[in-house]
Amino acid sequence: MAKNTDFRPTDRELTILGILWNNGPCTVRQVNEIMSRDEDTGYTTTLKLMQIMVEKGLLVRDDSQFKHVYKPGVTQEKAQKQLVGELLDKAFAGSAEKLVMRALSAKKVSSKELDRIKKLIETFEGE
Amino acid sequence: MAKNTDFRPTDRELTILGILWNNGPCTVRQVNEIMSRDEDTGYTTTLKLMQIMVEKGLLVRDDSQFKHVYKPGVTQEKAQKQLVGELLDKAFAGSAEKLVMRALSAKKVSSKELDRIKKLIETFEGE
DNA sequence: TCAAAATTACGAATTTTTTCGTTGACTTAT
DNA sequence: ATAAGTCAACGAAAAAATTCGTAATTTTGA
Repeated sequence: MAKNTDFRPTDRELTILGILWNNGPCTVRQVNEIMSRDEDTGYTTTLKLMQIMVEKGLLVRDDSQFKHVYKPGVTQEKAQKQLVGELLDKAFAGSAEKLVMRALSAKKVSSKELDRIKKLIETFEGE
Repeated sequence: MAKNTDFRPTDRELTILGILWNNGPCTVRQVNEIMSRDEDTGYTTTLKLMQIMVEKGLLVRDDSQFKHVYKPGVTQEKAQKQLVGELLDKAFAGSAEKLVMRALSAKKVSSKELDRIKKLIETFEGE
């Protein structure tokens, strides 16, 4: 019964999920176009990927129209939680501190955001 | 020539790398035993995985002794950087803030660590 | 209505990942 | 020295992920 908590998308699958989280429900063509910016991918390849993801429950399809519309089948929150947890274990030996450090150096973060993060930390400290 | 910067370990491969980062150089048996705590894996399966990882440059092997000893072929730092960057893009729409938030909720972090993270943030703010 | 265009369905092929059985080489203890 | 145990090499197979050609379906526009 580890089924419910298990979420192990492949690289490609996570890319597609990310596109849907960022852009809202999309057709295959839309996803394919966005994905092809980085890496050239044939239309039918993307289609097939998304069809399989539906089978796996990673996507939900609305096929009431000719152009089927796909949306995520897992919440971004759940996915984030799982993925961060795994990364934490495997690449950071469980140290959230190290992960935060890398996250902050990986990308320029505005001082407004930094402030919000500090506030967040303070709420954690208050426990 | 994206080869040099490319680091895309499979799930299994990252698990093995993590074991080596945490425990230092290991024999196949040692890795296999640690890995089998979570998921039963045959000895030769682990061996084969590690041999292939050597071919890919993910591991380095010292075969001067009968029991070959393996160590990581990529630094943990490089791997962390790459993996966090990718996760940031794909699952967090590039928002380091969100990622930090999830990291902090994913795991109990000591107040000592929280303090260090705050200090870290302050150094970022001073730029 | 009919042809062209866009889309989905299907299935096969390819590639990559994962698993493991078998063999032969080396080590250890007797 | 030899038997028992440990290990690496190898290859094959199974499983999973990825790619794409082709056919069928639906829509659109002339």
